[in-house]
Amino acid sequence: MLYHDFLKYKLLDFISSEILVKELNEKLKADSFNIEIPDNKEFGDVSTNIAMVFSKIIDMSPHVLGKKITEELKKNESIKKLEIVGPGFINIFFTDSFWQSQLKELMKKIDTYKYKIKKKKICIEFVSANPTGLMHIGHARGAVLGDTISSILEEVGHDVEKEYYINDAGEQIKKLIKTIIFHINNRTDNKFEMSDDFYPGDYLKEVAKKILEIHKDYSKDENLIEEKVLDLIMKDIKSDLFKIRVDHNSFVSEKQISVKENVNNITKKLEEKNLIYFGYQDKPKSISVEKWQQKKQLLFKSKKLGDDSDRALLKPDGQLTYFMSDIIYHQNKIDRHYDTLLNIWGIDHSGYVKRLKNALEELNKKKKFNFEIKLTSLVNLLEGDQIVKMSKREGKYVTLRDVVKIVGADVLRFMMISRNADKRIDFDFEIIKSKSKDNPVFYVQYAYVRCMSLIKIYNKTFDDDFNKINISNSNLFYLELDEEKVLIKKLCNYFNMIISSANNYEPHRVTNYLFDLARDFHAYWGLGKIDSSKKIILENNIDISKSRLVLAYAISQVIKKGLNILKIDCPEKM
RNA sequence: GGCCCCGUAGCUCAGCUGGAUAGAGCAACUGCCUUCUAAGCAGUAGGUCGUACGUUCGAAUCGUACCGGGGUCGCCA
Repeated sequence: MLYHDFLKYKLLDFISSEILVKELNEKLKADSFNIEIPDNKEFGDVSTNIAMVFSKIIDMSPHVLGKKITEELKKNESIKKLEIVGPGFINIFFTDSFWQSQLKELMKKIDTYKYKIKKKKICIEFVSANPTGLMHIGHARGAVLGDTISSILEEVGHDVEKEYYINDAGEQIKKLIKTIIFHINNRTDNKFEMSDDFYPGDYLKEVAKKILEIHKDYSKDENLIEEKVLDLIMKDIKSDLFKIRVDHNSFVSEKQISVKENVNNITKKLEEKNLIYFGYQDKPKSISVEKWQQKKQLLFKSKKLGDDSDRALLKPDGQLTYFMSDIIYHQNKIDRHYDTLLNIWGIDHSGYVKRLKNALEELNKKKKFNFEIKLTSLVNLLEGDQIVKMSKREGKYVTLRDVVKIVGADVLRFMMISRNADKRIDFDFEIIKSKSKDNPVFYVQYAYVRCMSLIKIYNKTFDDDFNKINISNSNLFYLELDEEKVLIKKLCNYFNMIISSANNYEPHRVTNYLFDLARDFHAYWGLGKIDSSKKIILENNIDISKSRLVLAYAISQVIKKGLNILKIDCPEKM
């Protein structure tokens, strides 16, 4: 067993059997205390706050409780020293041979490790860009984040549906088709007056051209044109997503779902709960009195539930608002019986979170469902110090496909997830175009490549085949440097890191971990330059070389596994 | 004005869900390429964690108020 599972099991067992904390439920027991690797090695290999946490509950001083716990742990021969210090931390020092065996344990489990989770059926919705044009760079963040979160959730064992909601109904589609038809009828006209009635940009001209080429016969039938246009644009979007390795396995069409039957259904349910009425909305602060026109429409009593204002469900002409169509879509998801609904939205949609949650809670009082919305901050595209201004309305934006062409999927993916979603990302074109060595992706990949080259050198030096070595039988006795222990501990923490990344929907924990691991490995490698006895491959000592190479190999395998989860390439050579 | 997000080293960010002496990467300065690939390593310097109260054994982390930055506020998406 890896140290974390081993200690958790041991400590929980002791707490519940010896000290009898019966009133605590399992979850509280398991989640309430930490087992961590302190940065300061004086605080032990591993440290836990269990005595302080439980002392409150069972009314015993942390030191007295700590004493009882350490008495129990002392029985284990892998532990060479135990201390209760400060306000009641228990610091645990393991023997070197324990950590050596942990490394073997890790290699044994690396592909078969079973995460201790309650398996959930999760629907994660992301991208859902409108099919009215190409995706721009701003879409990339949600796309990569959603895809990576899915990948991590799948890794720990959840059942994940990756869904794309196609907004193929409503005003913007009418405008799109109007634009296409305009282009079809004005093929020779290169000048295109900007107008709010049309979508600007050359892309839609291209689409119109293709429609004419391929579907000449349909060019007068608007419904058919609409069908073909949406088809074409979605194909482009999917192909762009494919290029950054984002693959949804479910596409839901707004048009198909926003049918009368569903609208009536929702309306009826809300009416039964006395949550809707025909009336007038409050004037929003941002609208001037002169511009404000009151119109009667169907409203949701959002104010009653803590919102600023009641919200429109239907437009005055009876068409669905975005809010209504969203309620229908999410109700559809709830009816598909997921344990968790997770949405990745841009931060500019933050105002809609409250009203949608309110509506769904009211509609599903008796049902258990977990609905979470992860908001992503903006991506600023910089050219030197200048922010590249983008405006979809003016048709001025940097497309995703152009950026991928320049930087590649690896760099793009890593950049987009390497910081917390709530932080803004400055995507500096100048740096990225130059494929700078400052790039953290290369740094991590290079650590892997170095490990691979070590294997080659080992094989050549000792005329041996490392791949045929049985690691679980090999002697790791020589792994005794502090730097080696630090690396082993970090490796053994890999699964905990993945779990915390999954539980929090935070892929940046994985990129940070990989970067740290790579840094520690490069430092380990560097030791050999200062002190040649610390080289990983020592020509005159096959045993030490073999031990150290097992460690390097383990590092390479963890890096590879991590990068695979992130869908970032792990080249053998660079 | 309401609501949401953010304030941690000069810059960009971590900080394992409340733990011990707050950490990285850039940038700056000093060393290391007849070397297990320098796409790398070692070292130096840099902090009242926006401010003030509060909660408790213990706060960058939780609460309240304020300050600063951003987002958003019709039937757009």
